[in-house]
Amino acid sequence: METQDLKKVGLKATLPRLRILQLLEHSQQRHMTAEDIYKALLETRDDVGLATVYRVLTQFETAGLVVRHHFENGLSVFELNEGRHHDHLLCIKCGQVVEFLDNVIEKQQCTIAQEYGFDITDHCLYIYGICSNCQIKKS
Amino acid sequence: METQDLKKVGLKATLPRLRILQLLEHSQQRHMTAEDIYKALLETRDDVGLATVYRVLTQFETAGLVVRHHFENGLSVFELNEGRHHDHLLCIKCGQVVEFLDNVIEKQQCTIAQEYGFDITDHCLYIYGICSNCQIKKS
DNA sequence: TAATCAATTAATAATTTTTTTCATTATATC
DNA sequence: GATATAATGAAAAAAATTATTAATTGATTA
Ligand SMILES: [Mn+2]
Ligand SMILES: [Mn+2]
Ligand SMILES: [Zn+2]
Ligand SMILES: [Zn+2]
Repeated sequence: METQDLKKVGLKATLPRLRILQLLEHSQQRHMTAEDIYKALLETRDDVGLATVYRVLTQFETAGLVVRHHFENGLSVFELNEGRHHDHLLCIKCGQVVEFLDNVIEKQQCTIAQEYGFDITDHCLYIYGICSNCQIKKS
Repeated sequence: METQDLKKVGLKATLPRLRILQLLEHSQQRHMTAEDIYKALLETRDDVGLATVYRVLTQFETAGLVVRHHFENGLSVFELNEGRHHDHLLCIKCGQVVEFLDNVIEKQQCTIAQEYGFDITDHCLYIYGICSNCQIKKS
């Protein structure tokens, strides 16, 4: 249960934390801003203060439960960390997000880091474009 | 001259715009926030209001004179667009930024976009790590 | 060169996003 | 269940960015 997930990383299993974690696990959208999460929880009976949403998301990030991104608009976007690193393809028209993992790219990044003497800790690749659906609709 | 660069893209050659463009061209740091630019210009006689810095940078971005990034802290970072696309390696200790261009990665991105039916418009790859200098210093 | 006039600026206010503070409340342990 | 402590919500504050507006500037024209 989510209670265990929280305890495992040293966080008390409070209602707000459980709600947020459950939302991240079950929401339609996988990538959400703090505001998105706040609004989604407002719909429920046990809504959570916005400050708490921010606080909890940062804690979750530190604990490795979520990953934070900055897509092109610059705001923080969070997604559940399910231990499977991946990169993102984003449609600039409709906002669709596609996740992918590509071995050629993953390997090449290590090669590049090595080449410049860097000890690589992390990376993110965002590919922006227009999805097939949005290509059809004439602008 | 910078005056021409501005006129070429349909912008009046005003003093603030010239100062900002010149700074981006000649500053030590290649990647700067609006605040960085604002502070750097405060040192000079012809300083520029912060709101103007933001406004001008956005105009420059639209005009293709600069490129905007969001490194991991999420704030907007700008660099002169010299028409040579590249990606970034960033040291999380000292903030050093290394620019690189890798053909394997560039090609593979097109392949991936194609695979998912996306018409690719742009991309950015940020590799985070610890630079060789920072590896030496014991933490 | 001076007059004109739209475009631009500085200053300020306003917004937006995120963080902090602190009195109150909930959780884990006994 | 009582207790100690950690977490929350509400409000304020901070940080980042954008909008408003009166005054100034730059480009054009006389
Ligand atoms: Mn994802
Ligand atoms: Mn660069
Ligand atoms: Zn789309
Ligand atoms: Zn370094």
